[in-house]
Amino acid sequence: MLNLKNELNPSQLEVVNATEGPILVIAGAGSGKTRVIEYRVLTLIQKKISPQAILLLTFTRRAANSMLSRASSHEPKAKLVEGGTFHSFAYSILKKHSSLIGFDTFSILDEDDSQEAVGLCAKKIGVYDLDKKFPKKDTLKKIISMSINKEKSIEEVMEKEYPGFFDYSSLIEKIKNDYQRYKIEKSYFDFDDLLIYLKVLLTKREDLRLELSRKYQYIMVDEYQDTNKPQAAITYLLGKDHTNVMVVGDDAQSIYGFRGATHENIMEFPKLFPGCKMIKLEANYRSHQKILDVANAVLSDMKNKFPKNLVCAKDLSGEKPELLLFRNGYDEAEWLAAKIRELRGEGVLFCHQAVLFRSAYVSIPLQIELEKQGIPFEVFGGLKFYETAHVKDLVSHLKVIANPKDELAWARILTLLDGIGPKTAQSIVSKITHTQKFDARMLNSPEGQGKKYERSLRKLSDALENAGAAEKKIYDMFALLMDYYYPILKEKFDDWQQRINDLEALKDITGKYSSLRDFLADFAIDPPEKGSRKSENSSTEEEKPVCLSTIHSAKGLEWECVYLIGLVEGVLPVSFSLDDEEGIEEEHRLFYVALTRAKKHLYLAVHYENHGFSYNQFNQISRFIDTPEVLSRLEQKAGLNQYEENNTF
DNA sequence: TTTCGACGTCTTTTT
DNA sequence: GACGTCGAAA
Repeated sequence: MLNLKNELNPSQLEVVNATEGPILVIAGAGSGKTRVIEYRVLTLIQKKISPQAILLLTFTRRAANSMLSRASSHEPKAKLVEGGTFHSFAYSILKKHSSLIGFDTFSILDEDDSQEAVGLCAKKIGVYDLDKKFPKKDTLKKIISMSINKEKSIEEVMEKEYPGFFDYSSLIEKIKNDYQRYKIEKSYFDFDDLLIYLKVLLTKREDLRLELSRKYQYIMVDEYQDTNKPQAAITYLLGKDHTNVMVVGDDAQSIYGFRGATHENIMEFPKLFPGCKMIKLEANYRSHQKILDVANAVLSDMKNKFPKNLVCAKDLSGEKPELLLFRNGYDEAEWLAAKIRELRGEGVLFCHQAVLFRSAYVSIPLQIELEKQGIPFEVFGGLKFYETAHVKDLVSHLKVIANPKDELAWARILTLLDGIGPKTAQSIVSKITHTQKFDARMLNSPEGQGKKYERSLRKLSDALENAGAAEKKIYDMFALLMDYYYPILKEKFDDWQQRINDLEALKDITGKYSSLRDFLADFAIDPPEKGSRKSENSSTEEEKPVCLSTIHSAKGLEWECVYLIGLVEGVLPVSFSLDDEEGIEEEHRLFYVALTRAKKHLYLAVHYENHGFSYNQFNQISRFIDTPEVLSRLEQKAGLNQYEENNTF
């Protein structure tokens, strides 16, 4: 039996024990937030609350996973607690009740697909014929998404985020509406739709809302500062009857503004749930005071914050964090590799060391160096393997089998064939989608008799028919399609060898699924984390690898030793945030998040020579470091090659 | 209508 | 430095 009083400090205990009624927890970095959630779940279970009546929601998959697994480590019953990301929760509800909003079934569009679809709508109304400068599909999708997630009109979004494009507002508004119609027509849901449809369902169908509200008696939302308006609305609709809602967040760690997240949600929570308790967790259990001093110095430079000061709870002593100056990224990588080994020699396991960066590309020299030295590493963030062309190619074949009306998938697999471009694909697609039931022979009949692609079309139709035959395991379907796709892959990519491995890995994952639809939905909402790129040598040594991660993906995690790289103007803060004060503030918070991941060792690395492509520009040290308050709390050292004093930093 | 090469743009974070 | 887009040739 666990003794809470020994495990928790008074404020933590207060949170854990306040199981009834609304609570807002402001939890500073490293303040034992996950631990509190964990114990709160246990406490509820001890009070004989059914674990299925507890709902844990969060914004990112990684946070969701760690939350659920930590809770179940003490008490097996906690495994039955429901939860996940808002998106996956929404999907599970919508899947059950799709008919209530007028759909039999639906397919989920990932970000790429949605952009494609938006692009299609934009092209249809001919915006690019008149004006080449019209925003491109990815920008359009971003604008539309922002308007939905912030619940603001296109005009408002344009004014704020893209003043240069303001005059296009009404056209974009039209594209937004067309896109909406297009999705309905094709039974497509994009990520935003999952939230919106759930919200609509909860608003319009009081019976369902009551049912869910009664089912989920206790609701907890983690990383509340990263939720957007629809997510806040969902939380409210589910919780307003019993008001047993706890949200946990830290306004200083809000780093998803670009997705429409707003820390206003934290400020507004007490208004939505009057009488809510507000509890601050400030004691830090993660880092020693010298690291916290730097974090506090960074924090004090930030505006619009709940005042906060991290205080080290345990009596930990440690070294001042070091600021290291290097000539270029290669020197830096070399030093890092050596240091990682050195610490490993002192007993800090590889998996307790992490290198964090703003953007994935700054880690490439390091990846090369680690590879060369045979240090195992794993990369998080950046281009995911499930977003790579070959994986999407193959999955698209599965998609058309699951849903023959999926014209985006059709277009993708048809244009893979020699001699078929967008136009031909479109004409074939429209033939196919007019029939309800899919018949692979459709591909053979059209006007394209005798065309050079006739043979490849036949091959495709055979492969699909074969794979799609009734009662096949997904694993076997996948294997058949791989056979079909293999020659195309070899033709299309130079590095097909590596890509085959990805597909093999994915094939293994499909073994776990019995329903194709579930596999595809999971693939979009909850894609396999496994495929994150591992270095070749990770298999030889059995030791768990060093973590290379974007700061965004590192949120909520901690390591003994953290190296931050790319701390220069243009990378952190990233160049395109510079003309917007809020953008810079978000970068500032990002830096704060990065610093507070470290427990014992913290190294900040800066290199002087620019990454090459803008000519002869030299890096400037990040403005977030270059203040007397921050610098005075760092130990400055030259890195490799005796980097001299007379630098321009 | 497709494909390939030149040119210009942007460089990001996640569901 | 890579990627996407546009224009011209096949």
